[in-house]
Amino acid sequence: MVEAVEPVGRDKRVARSQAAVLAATYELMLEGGLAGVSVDEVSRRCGVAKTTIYRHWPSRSALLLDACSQMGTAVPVPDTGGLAGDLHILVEGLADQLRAPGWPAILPSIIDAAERDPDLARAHAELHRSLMDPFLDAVEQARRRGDIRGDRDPTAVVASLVGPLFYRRWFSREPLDAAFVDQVLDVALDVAGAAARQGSTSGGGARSGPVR
Amino acid sequence: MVEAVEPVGRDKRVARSQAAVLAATYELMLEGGLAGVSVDEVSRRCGVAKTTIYRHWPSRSALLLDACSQMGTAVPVPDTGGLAGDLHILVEGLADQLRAPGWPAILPSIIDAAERDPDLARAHAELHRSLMDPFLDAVEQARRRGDIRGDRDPTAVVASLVGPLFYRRWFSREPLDAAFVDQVLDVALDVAGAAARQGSTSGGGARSGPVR
DNA sequence: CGGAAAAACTACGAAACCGTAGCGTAGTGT
DNA sequence: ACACTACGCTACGGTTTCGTAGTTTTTCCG
Repeated sequence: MVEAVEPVGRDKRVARSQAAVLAATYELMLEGGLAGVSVDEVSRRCGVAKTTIYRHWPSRSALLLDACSQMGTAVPVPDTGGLAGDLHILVEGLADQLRAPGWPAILPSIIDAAERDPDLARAHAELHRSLMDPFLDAVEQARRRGDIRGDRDPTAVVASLVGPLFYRRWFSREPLDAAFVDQVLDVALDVAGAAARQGSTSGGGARSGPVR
Repeated sequence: MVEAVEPVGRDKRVARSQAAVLAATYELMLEGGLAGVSVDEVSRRCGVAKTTIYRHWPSRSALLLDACSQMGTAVPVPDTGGLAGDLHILVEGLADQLRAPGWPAILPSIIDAAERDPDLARAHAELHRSLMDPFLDAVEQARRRGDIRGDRDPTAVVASLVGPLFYRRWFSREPLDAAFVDQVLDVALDVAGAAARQGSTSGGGARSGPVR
């Protein structure tokens, strides 16, 4: 939206203002969700005048949309050579994110809003893509290698991986401990197709030990 | 909260008012989530004076809390005699609920609010219990029968069942079609423990047919 | 039918919010 | 050095909201 790239000799002031505003907006989203963000409070908190905010964003909605769009964290796609290793890294990373404060406090708000606002729905779709693409890539790559049953829908495999984690964090609110993550991984690998497993079906948490 | 039981000769008027208010509140929650409910609008919509609303609920929060607490739908626990049959019925029922309008539009809002408001967190916990208890019952019953591996945590099994459904509905927003539901069921039964399966590991969707 | 309880109505006060306008000031790029 | 632009500040208008008070009207119960 804001072309930050390009050495067009952009004014430093706008960059500083925009950064400060976005930071404060993010901070307020952490505390109160999307509904907890008011332009007045953003202005108050970051020291940027309200008029300046409206100079850069046409409306409060646009500001929120912009802030949400910048939440995508580029997750590096691992490549351990095997599906199990890749997924282990990805799932552990996701679990860490879910245990930390941060977007666990924001995502529900975005999802709620996306249920009604089409613009936010688009933003959520992109955010979701950026979060889940690594998983999908790993699964599809394994599928091409033949490590996964061909009749499994890759998106469904991903769902069986991350769904339980999300459920655990937001719906059941039970602890997201290592045993749970291990079990999810174990299950998903079973699902995926058994071709890649080496007799791990019997020992549930056994795999988690060495990998750590 | 409101003791509706008791033949204390309750006044009809209060019953009518409370019912109308709660209905309008629910309706507004459907349209705009928790944030979309204002006492003024509730009053406007159901024809009950605002002062009357405040006579029955001390604050807007209390009204929302009450409305949320009454969302629990008593799901009958099926008993087909087998884990597969029970789960099939339960999961299909859940998928139907997720496809319909109704609490798919409200739950994200509750979850978002529960992230910050302890009272709503409690309400959400109870709501969650009422929704998930049938699943947990089915799984634990199967476990007692020995149809499930003993080293599986029942709550994790439930998570592997319903997590993907929730994920699909709210996070990925991909269609919640029959094939997906079948695959989830298939997976979860594998997870649960293999004791109950009869060589179905090879045939993915095959199981869903006979069970019906 | 009559007393009592509940509800409706009107009005209010205080706060928060969005978005805009005008004007003086300070910083930037050339 | 200078013109330009962004910024801060103050102030406003309009709307929405929460919650309360006082008064009158309707409705129920015995």
